Amino acid sequence: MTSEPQSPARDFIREIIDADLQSGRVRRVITRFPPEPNGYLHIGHAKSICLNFGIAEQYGGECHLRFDDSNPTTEDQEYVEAILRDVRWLGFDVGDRIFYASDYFERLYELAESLVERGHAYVDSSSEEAIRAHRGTVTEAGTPTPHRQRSPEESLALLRRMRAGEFPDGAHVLRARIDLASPNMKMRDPVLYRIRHAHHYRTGDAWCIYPLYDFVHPLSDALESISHSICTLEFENNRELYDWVIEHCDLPARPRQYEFARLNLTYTVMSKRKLLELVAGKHVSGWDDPRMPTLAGLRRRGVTPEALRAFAARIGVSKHNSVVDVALFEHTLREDLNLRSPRVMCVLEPLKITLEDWEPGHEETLDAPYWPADVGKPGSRSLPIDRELYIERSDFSLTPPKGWRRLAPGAAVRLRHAFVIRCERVVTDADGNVSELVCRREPDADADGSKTMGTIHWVSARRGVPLEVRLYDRLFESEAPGADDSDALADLNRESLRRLDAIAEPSLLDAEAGSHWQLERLGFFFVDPVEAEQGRRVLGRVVPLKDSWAKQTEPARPREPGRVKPAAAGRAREPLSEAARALAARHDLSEEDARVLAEQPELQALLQEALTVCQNARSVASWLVNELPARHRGAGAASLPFRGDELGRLVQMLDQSRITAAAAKRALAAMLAGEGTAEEVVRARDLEQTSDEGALGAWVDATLAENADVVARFRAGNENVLGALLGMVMRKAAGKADPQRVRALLGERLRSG
RNA sequence: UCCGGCGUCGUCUAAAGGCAGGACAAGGGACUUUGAAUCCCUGAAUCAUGGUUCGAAUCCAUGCGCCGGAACCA
Repeated sequence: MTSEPQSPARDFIREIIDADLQSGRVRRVITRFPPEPNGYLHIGHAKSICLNFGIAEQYGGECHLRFDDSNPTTEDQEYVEAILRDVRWLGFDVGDRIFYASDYFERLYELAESLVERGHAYVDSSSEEAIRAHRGTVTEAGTPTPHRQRSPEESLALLRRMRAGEFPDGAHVLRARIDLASPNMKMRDPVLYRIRHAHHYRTGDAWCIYPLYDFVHPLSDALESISHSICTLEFENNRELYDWVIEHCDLPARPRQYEFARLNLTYTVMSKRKLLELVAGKHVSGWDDPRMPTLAGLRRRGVTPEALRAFAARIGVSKHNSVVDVALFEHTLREDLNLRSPRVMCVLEPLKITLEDWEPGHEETLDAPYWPADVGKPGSRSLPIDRELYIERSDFSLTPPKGWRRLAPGAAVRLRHAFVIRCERVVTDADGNVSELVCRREPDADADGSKTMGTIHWVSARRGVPLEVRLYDRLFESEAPGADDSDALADLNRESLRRLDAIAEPSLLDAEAGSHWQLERLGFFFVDPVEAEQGRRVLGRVVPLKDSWAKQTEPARPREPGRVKPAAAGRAREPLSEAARALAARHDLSEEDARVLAEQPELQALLQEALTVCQNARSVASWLVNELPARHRGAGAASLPFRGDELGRLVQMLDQSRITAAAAKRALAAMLAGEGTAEEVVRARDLEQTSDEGALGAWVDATLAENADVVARFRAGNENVLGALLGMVMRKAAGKADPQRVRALLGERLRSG
């Protein structure tokens, strides 16, 4: 209904999935959302849920909700239920696709035994500290503990006794035998199982050894035939281990892990630990405090699942570490709430006014529409009005600033849904504070016909009803609370909650728990469902209205300085190495190319081979360095489907102007795809440069004719589009045209026509 | 310091060698019985330096910056 994405989102993960589907690597897309049941879900999880369930929906696959519950000491059924509630509330049907890693414990254990049997894992009886010490540091390799030598038989026996409960916590662990010298610390014989004599909320006391994440996760994925295991960036280092585990176990499927950037929002915290601090320290009323970024909090705040999903779609998915401006979230919220919130009036901080020309005791009833014209929904309520009213204290000023459109001594203002009044007298109390205004009704327009611009909200003093209103603000004062290792709590916004005894129009008496309202000029509000359970009617503000007046008046929520752009750092380059200098001298190479070739013997070998057929070493080197890697991504020279001499032949053709550089690139791509020798590829694809001036002209004319709009832009002064037109001609010519001649021709036609 | 990842308007995100686009935020205007909504307009970016190319945000090199990694947590 509201702002769902129009077309399915495109992001790098979906591109990978498209490619996998097309190549046939994957037939059915299965994703998973794997929360650990040890805390509450927050808006960052919502991003992940929308991604995983959204992909499943979009590709006609499925998404498993899997509880990653392999740590008995922190997990609890309470969290399982809260998570389930949150996911369903977000609008995703988990159906019967609810899984528990703990259901796989037996199978996992079998796989662990088989790893031990094949020598890929061993039982280490060192202390935790010793293992840590032997792991080395990021710059120094680890060293084996004495137990790394243990035979499979011995380890297996120990592992079985571990399972049987013969040892106390910490006596032994099961470790993978991988590589203690790996530059990736995760690969330095990671621990797979530890002993924990602890009660698990699901498996009870059936186990006293529990597997660790890096073992559980890939295997759970494989057991469930997950096709794409999507996690956040901090697991990038775990992927190598993920792949190792899958390769070394006998599994029915081969899932792959991809990482995306988790959501960060300005003025809030997202980590479980910090959230827990807020709750435990009683800085908020609980996990569902409306100021919390938890789904429970947002739900109670009055944020709708639709708005959350629209937000997730809007922020996109990438690998950039990013912080989304909370203003974007608020915008999405307003967009959603605008269409579902009837408008009513409520005065937060009342100032009494008396209409001196209104007969005392007389009351009238106005019929006021719930919706503004542009929303255009039907429905209205009656609004009582009489001699004494309340208006917002902030809608009156004794000394109005320039541009003030509200009440002031002698000024006129329109009462929403009623009439225009003018302030005749100001009554002050003993302390000199304004205590009341005396006003008179006025005709709709001034004598000169100009309409009264300002409109304020009001409530009948006699018929208004008292109501508790809560105004929420961001929990933290700074954009990045707790940045640079400071304590986030120090940034806490002491005024993030204001409770007000407001006076509302009587129709609000019927407001149901969990209903949305717009209090005109104040914001979107939600009848707090948790308070309602206790029999209290509390209206909490979901988000204020945009207020361009306030922005003018107090343009100051101090904006923190943006990221500092790294300084231009032109440090002197390393001098050419001896080898590179020799190489450059021998073949007359550019310094740049020599530098690269000097460090890559396999490229040098290719160069030597190429030189047997092509004398232009400079050209060959340039192709070796600049073009080959771009088209032969990731793979080394060894996996090339052709030898250096073939590259030499290609460069030779280019050198002799038989083909253009564009054609040579196409040819190279074809050769890399194994389509044949340089000669074969050029012939098969008809890549020889055309010398036919007429053909060139025809391509140019056709392109110009087909792209009148682009031509118009060029003539309007956008010379950049010449490149675009050139590109189109080149494509039409399939690379056979000389770009410089095309450019000249293009310029000629464009300027003469 | 080693390994991995990432550098595009203030923010988020597009552009698969060819017109650097969109949204939020900002500024201005129109309209207005919400200083809302809506509509229009403006300003605003490819980390730096070299190289390859007719043409580079995109390919190559070097440098710089930011994030993550040495739990028997996930």
